[in-house]
Amino acid sequence: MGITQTFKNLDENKQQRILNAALKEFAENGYERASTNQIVKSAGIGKGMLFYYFTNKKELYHYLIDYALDIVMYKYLNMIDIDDPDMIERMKKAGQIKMKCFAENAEVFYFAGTFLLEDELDLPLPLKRKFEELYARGHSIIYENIDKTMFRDDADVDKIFQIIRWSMEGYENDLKKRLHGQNLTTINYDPIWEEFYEYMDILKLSFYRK
Amino acid sequence: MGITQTFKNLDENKQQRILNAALKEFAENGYERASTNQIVKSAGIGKGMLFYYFTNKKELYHYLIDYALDIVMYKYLNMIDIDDPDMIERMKKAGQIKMKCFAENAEVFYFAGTFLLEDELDLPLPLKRKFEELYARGHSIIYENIDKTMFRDDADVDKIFQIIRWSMEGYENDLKKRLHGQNLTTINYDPIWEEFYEYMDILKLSFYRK
DNA sequence: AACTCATTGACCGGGGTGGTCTACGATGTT
DNA sequence: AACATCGTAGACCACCCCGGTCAATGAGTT
Repeated sequence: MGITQTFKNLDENKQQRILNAALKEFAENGYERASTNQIVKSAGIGKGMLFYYFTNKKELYHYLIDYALDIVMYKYLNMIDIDDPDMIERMKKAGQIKMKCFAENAEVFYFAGTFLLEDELDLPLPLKRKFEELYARGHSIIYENIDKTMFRDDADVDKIFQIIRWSMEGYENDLKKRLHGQNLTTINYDPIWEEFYEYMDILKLSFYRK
Repeated sequence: MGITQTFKNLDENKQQRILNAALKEFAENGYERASTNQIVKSAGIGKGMLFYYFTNKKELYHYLIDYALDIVMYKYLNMIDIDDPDMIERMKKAGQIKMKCFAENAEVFYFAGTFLLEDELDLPLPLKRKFEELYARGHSIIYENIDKTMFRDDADVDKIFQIIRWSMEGYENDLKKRLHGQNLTTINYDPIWEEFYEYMDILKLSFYRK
């Protein structure tokens, strides 16, 4: 399987240190350019150990993808309530969950956000499937069971969807830029949510029926 | 100055081939990782010539930045009409200019879009100044001389600005993804502009006063 | 023929690569 | 006390690519 029992027997803390070091290195450099030397250095372990725990660089990478997909799926996407037909409300709640999950798993999210842009992504079948499941779930969240009659009827609903999505995306990117470098666990999120809600209210005011 | 007369005496075509090869390599890899070997290979010149034209890698990089800043400034930003107080109309025209300029100078724009994200950007003073002028101009385009009374008065105007900007940004990114790999000079842009206008109309309908 | 100069690519020392292997100390077993 | 096992470290390997140099070449000019 490419990963040894030895690694899984390590105490939680050390496992985490190694995984985070690797996630960060791959996220910042992509697969080819990521350096195993850098990983062991920032994980604080000897070079030999990395190849004792994982058979080689590629297996480590695949393990990280599997690990990241699990977290994104079970700690983020599956937590989003897909039953609320009010699109903006759904997005609002999704934003909260995403933020919380991101703060708790920053390295994982950072990594996940980059590996799907990799040029050549020939994954083993099980990973490819997991990947597609995740995509399907993402699609459901955006499109499934949305009450389209809530939107104003003098404009194309699909285009309004896009604008709302772009606005959320834009806010998220802006926020990331603003918070860059800060410790995500010690931030006071109240003013952020307040501001976020104001944006959501404007979207409702402008795009929902009167 | 880091660049020899020899280079400037080259016929236009060859200069362009070299500059484009270099722009592409730096854009794709950043300064540190860009390979001069790759540049000469894809420019179709001998290794020695690159260091005959430009004294070294760093000088070449600075020359490219200077070159790119000029094009962005004089072929893009300065072409935008800053007098129209109608924000969305201004954005609409700016979008057209940007697209046209991008199609004609794809490598330059691609390069310009990445070098401002470089980690360590300690540029020589003249370049730094040019950079700031460009920023100032960009700021003017977005904020200067906009008639704020055209917007609905039941929502914060600055937030509406943001949403409009995010929408434009989103559309642009989407478009780039859709057109990726295609030859930008042979595309029929009519349906694209039509779609773009529809989005702009929705923004007007939703955010302007009745 | 002598000189100038644009051009090439083999070559240089240096540094980083993924991966291996030996040596070692701790722990447990006989 | 002798031996075996196992988690650990890091020196080491062959390889590859780097930015930059330089001797050789050939075309043009005087």
